[in-house]
Amino acid sequence: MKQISSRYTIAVHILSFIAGVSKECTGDFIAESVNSNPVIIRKMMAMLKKADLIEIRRGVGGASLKRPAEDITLLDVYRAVDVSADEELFNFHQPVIACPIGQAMDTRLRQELKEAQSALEHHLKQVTIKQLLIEAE
Amino acid sequence: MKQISSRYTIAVHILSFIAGVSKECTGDFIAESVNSNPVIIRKMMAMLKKADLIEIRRGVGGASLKRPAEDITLLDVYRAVDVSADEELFNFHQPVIACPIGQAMDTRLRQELKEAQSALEHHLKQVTIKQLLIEAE
DNA sequence: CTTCGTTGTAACCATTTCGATTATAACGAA
DNA sequence: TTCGTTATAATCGAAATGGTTACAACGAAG
Repeated sequence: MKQISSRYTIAVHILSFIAGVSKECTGDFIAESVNSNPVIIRKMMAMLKKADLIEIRRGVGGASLKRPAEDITLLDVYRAVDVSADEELFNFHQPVIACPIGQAMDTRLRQELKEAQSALEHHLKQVTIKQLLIEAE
Repeated sequence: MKQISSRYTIAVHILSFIAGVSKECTGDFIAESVNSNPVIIRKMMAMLKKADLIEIRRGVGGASLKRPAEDITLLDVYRAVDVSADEELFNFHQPVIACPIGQAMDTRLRQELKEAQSALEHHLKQVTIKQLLIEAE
């Protein structure tokens, strides 16, 4: 089954670089470190910018965080990168709900999966970019 | 971003039908209820059979559970359907880890994401097929 | 032992997503 | 104005998804 796109971990890497590396963080520099393509990195950075997590300067500057690293959680990144329309982790195939039993079951299943997703997100919320860096020092 | 395939919820539906519907559960019958294709349903049923969750008879029979509905959790179904090689929810893009800082950060990130996935799976483990049916009665 | 209903597969197909790449326009500061 | 960089469009191949047709194989009922 499909995994959550590597774009997510790339985004975390990008933020960590910006937060932890003193050198100027341009798309090309990060791309090299993350072993990806500059254009992809820039697209990701555009998403992070849109989510108001980073600030980007053209030309010489490089990027910088808009919030302190201890205020950015893995969930923030998850939401910033998650471009799915409804932010639902589980994709539901729409069943023909002829009988009320099937319908009730479907409702209950949706509820449980939503809670399972919440459990995942709750954990992501506990971890900040800063923590990832601290661990690295 | 990509969602978890609807195959998963389809599989849950299949099991619920087998567990809760007295009528003979053939691929065609389920396909109609789930609003999908008989072949797809049969493929899913083959997976569930491979995971030893159901028993299938050709011809007249229909399928039946190999375990009582209260002993089948949503996590069992998740594992049965999850065909990814390593069963990792998060897909990691392999970074070039030139500096030890990046490497430590990467290690820590993997650990956290693994725990987040565990949180999700732990919740799935709490819910059984039987519970979905009970709610529907 | 033949027939019928169903499963088990293989072979396609269209669509979408993913990650990557090239090319070019636009911007900001030196 | 120039240079370094961002922003973005267009394209690409590979893989996954969901669907469909076709047909072989099996099990039980007759």
